[in-house]
Amino acid sequence: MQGARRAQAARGVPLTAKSEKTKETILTSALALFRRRGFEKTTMRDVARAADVDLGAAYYYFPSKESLVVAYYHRTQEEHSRRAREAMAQAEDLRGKIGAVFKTKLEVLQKDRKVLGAIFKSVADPEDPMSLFGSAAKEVRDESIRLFDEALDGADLDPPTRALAARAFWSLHMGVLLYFLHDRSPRQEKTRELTDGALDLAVPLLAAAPMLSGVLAPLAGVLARAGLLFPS
Amino acid sequence: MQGARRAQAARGVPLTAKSEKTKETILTSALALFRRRGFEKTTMRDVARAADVDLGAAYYYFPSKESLVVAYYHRTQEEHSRRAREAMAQAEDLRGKIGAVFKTKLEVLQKDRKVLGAIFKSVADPEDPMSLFGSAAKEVRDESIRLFDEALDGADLDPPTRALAARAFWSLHMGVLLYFLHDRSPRQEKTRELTDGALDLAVPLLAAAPMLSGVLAPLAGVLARAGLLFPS
DNA sequence: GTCTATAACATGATAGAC
DNA sequence: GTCTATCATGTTATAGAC
Repeated sequence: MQGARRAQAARGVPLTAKSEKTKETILTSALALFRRRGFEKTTMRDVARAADVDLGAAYYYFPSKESLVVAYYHRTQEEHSRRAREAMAQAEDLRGKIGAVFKTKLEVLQKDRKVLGAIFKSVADPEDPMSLFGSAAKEVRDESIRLFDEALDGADLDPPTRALAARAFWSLHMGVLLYFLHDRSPRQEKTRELTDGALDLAVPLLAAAPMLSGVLAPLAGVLARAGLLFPS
Repeated sequence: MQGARRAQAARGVPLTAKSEKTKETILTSALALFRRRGFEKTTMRDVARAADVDLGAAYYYFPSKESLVVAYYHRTQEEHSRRAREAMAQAEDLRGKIGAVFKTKLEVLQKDRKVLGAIFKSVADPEDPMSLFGSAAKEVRDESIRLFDEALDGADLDPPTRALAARAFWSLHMGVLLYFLHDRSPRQEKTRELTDGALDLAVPLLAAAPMLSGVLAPLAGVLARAGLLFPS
């Protein structure tokens, strides 16, 4: 397990139709097992067996167990983007648009709370390129932030404040997901209530942003220069 | 590694001076290695070797690698409590007191950023009793929240709002630690700037809390009933 | 009760033969 | 590309010394 030194998210393996199919089979099998039994309790041998390939083949396509999660992460983001934009188009006001991004995210992840845990684990390791905050996930993260930025279209914010607000909502959404992961209420209704409460509180604050620019500007500066937790 | 099923944080082993000493040696050696090489790259065999005991002895005192981190977590909280209260006593106003809790926390953890990562990993697993949000850490977490509650002594808040505010600051402090963990600036100065900015923004909001009680009350209700992310 | 010694197991990961 | 060893490590188990 000195595995902190694996290569990248996924190798450049596609090209032939056959390998593409094998890869897909492995990923699909893995996700099914992760959903059913969780990430930890699913072994790479289980995955290989379910996909009817050898252990070595699984590692050929996915250089680490975590890279399967990264693949899932990409796939999920695509679905969220699609559904969030659909929902935003239906929304009437700012609150509705931002709420739509949150709501669709929870819908997309509803079945995958056990996989979510694996994603959050990576948060802890700054060395890990697969971290949510790391390079391998940058594309996905940027796209995720972009959704919040689009939701802010209706708000009357100057560019830096808007960028800051989008990142703030993204951070809030991370917190909500963490809560979601731990939420044992029936259909994670508590998370929905929490989200509504938090947005009722946060969205009106946007109107006050212009008056707060004295404090916001330096904060935005730090965050921009840091480029880590809140990357551009 | 079906290790999600280990027992508790630490066995009831103390009693004799000798065993106490051995246990202490193991913990100290482990922490030194974690600090130097990080949690992942330190093996239990390394720890045992450094402490000059057998692998079996290490497992005799610490039923899992993670339990070493839990022990560290307890120890660190004690130090933080002491230093935070000292610093709060010196502080003049509300902002100063809350800032003191944040500042001393970063000081205490300055050398231990690599160990921090291991703590955050546990956040992901709701099953894990060692999770930051789990039962094993409840005492430490409650004490940590209590510090923020004490810092709010000067604020004029009704009890439920104050409880909510203390938890909100605790959550913010978790976010700051996550940033801290990733912060590669010289002495993690960025984290300090971020903290100052965030507090300049958040503390004045406390004055507005009474006017916001309409939104805050239901939010507090959800959080109170959830008892998970924001436990009582 | 406090360890040492030793072996073994499950699993993530890798190297090298084919 | 694929499969077969093989490794490293967390963890468990056993036997027994003091």
